[in-house]
Amino acid sequence: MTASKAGEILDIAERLVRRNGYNGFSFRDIASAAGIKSASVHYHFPAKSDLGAAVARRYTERFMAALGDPGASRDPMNTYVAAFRAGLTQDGQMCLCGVLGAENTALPAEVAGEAKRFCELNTAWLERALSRPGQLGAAEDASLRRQALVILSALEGAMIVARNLGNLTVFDEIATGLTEARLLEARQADKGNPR
Amino acid sequence: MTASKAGEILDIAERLVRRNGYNGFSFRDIASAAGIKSASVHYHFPAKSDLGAAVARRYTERFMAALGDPGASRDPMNTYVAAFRAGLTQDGQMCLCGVLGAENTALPAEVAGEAKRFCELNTAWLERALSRPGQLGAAEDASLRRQALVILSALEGAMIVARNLGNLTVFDEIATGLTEARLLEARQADKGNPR
DNA sequence: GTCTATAATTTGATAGAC
DNA sequence: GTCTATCAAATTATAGAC
Repeated sequence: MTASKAGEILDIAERLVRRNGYNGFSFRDIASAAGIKSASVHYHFPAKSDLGAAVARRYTERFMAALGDPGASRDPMNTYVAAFRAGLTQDGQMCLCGVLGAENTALPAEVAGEAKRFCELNTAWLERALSRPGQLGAAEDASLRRQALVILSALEGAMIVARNLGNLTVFDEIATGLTEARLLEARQADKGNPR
Repeated sequence: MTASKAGEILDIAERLVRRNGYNGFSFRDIASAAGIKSASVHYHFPAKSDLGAAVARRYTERFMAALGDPGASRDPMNTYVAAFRAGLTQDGQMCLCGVLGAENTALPAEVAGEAKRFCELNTAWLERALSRPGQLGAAEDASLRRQALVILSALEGAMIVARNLGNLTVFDEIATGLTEARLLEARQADKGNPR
């Protein structure tokens, strides 16, 4: 399954961005890791913004594909937390779009646009996962959206705090804390419904 | 009033780091904003890591001073959220130590150490704020620490998500979501020892 | 404290040979 | 597709005059 050279470049770039940020890697970093010269990297991705946007787009698509359909799983939140946890505990990598959010005002517009799309897709997925089947009316609940935003934010922030503390197990403590706060549960119908 | 030149440099550097990241500013950026030359910036802060560490240290001290004693306020959580909210809504600025966490693996050790200290002080402050007066035993509660970590993470992540979405009011939605989840409340004694 | 001048390196990017 | 060669600009940092 030998990846194409362009795919290899995307792999290397993604790792570097997730560890050091968009401004924390150079074409020469990538070239040396890929065993080619920086001019060859420009052949595949003419400008750095092209590479950055391509990395972010591929990341988002892979991430959403790993999540799957929130209605198809019985415990979608477990899947969700695991998706964020994966990169962090392997190699200390942030969520790519978390890094980009931190650097937001320094990003080319194309790159920032991909990070925005990631957040939109994630909150939409979470809202669907949190609304119980047969309660489609709940999708209009503003507090459902807030719950989705809290979960996304807490997981993004969990990586930041864990990396700052130099202790990646902090991520798991935070996931446990979210469970304790009953944030990772689907919502009960609470509109005028007595229990 | 008139800050010293070193203080002015710290102000400018802090703003740039919080908007663009540690790797997103240069000595010349600072020099031009301060109306001096980059060599003069080096007079005050010999290396970039010195400047970065000084910015982070001052930020942490100012932040903790603004929080005050968590036991002295009747609603410390309001104070806490407001402290994070302040910079974001003015100028789209991240928490400084949130930015540094995202760039963690690219930071000089001195800078990363300051970001770590910020997280340690914040979780300790939150644990005190969350433990009800007269319940000192609660400080040993592991779930109290988890609650503190969730709050810190959610607020750090809230800035990232808000910036990515290009809508800073998202931060307030998330703060409301934390309140709804009863995370911003002091904890009830829930260990079966009624002493 | 601030300047000019400059060193030494890195960066994003292009031209053209193979 | 990859290379050599190169560019123009930017970067961190230092030396020494005022």
